[in-house]
Amino acid sequence: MMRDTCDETFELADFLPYLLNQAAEASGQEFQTIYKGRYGMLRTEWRVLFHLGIYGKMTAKEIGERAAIHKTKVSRAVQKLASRRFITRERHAADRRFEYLDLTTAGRAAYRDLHEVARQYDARLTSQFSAEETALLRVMLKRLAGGR
Amino acid sequence: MMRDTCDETFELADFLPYLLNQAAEASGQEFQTIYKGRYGMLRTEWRVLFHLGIYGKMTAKEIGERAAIHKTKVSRAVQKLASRRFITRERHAADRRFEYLDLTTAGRAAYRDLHEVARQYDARLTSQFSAEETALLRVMLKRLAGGR
DNA sequence: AGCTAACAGTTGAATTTGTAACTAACAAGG
DNA sequence: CCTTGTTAGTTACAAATTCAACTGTTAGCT
Repeated sequence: MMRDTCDETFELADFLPYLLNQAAEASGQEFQTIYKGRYGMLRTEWRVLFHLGIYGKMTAKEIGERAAIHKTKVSRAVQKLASRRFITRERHAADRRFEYLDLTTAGRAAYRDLHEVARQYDARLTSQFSAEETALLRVMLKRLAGGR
Repeated sequence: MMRDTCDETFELADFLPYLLNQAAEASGQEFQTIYKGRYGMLRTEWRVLFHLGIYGKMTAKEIGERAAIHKTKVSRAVQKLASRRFITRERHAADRRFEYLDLTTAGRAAYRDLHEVARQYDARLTSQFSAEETALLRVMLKRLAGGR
């Protein structure tokens, strides 16, 4: 008699959301220690930094939409980054609801540093796969990430 | 002149840890609303439930090791599951430091329900890819998840 | 102009998580 | 026995996250 506690047909480790989470946690760990150790940043903070570094000046709302981060999280990350002089905040003259964010010189330096670390780290992660495999992985992950 | 704010060679959306995180968040969202809505469970709680449901009776430490969850998180999940009569806790007679956890009838029912939901959800997620693609994705994710 | 609704962003209280110190139980050497 | 060290699990406190309500600003309608 089969007990369902011995069910082998659906392993937890095959459940895609679980597997994705494990892979995300594991792969993010090492990078986290770097941005945390060097700049005392939280995850949302380096994300905001990268958004500004890669795409240039934009509002908090835009960052939140692109990265699917809740606005309160963005707001607090922006406050911390601004208080540490990594970013500037500038009210839009025509519509004062908008606040445009941009990197300071220090912010740009931090971004460049972390960007290089990220690039190398990414290269090391993907080096264990073939170029085709990596490309397919990225496509599939983007698809799973959906509208984000 | 190229500003690095216009750097197209390393998109944020190509950084594997970021991409993995986005995919994990997006894919976990829908399942979360189910276990949260039906049973008021948190992520760690359904994971503990699934570990016991799939692999059978085991200790909190074992669960933590298998799923790479910190022991305090497991401890609190176990307390909540036990208080809601989803699991039983039984001290090991020979070594009273160990506490063996197992599902109650209600726990097993919840597990079976969520298990079925998970299976269907997983099937829907993977249905957008070919069988070969899905298999490769799982292999790669397991590799990225590392020892976990 | 004046009213209402929508929007960008912030704040405060309640939940949840992380860190470190803790209890209780056992093991091994003296 | 009686230290000393280790292990399983808990708890206390600080940090981070979530949710809801909030401010200040603009747009649209009348």
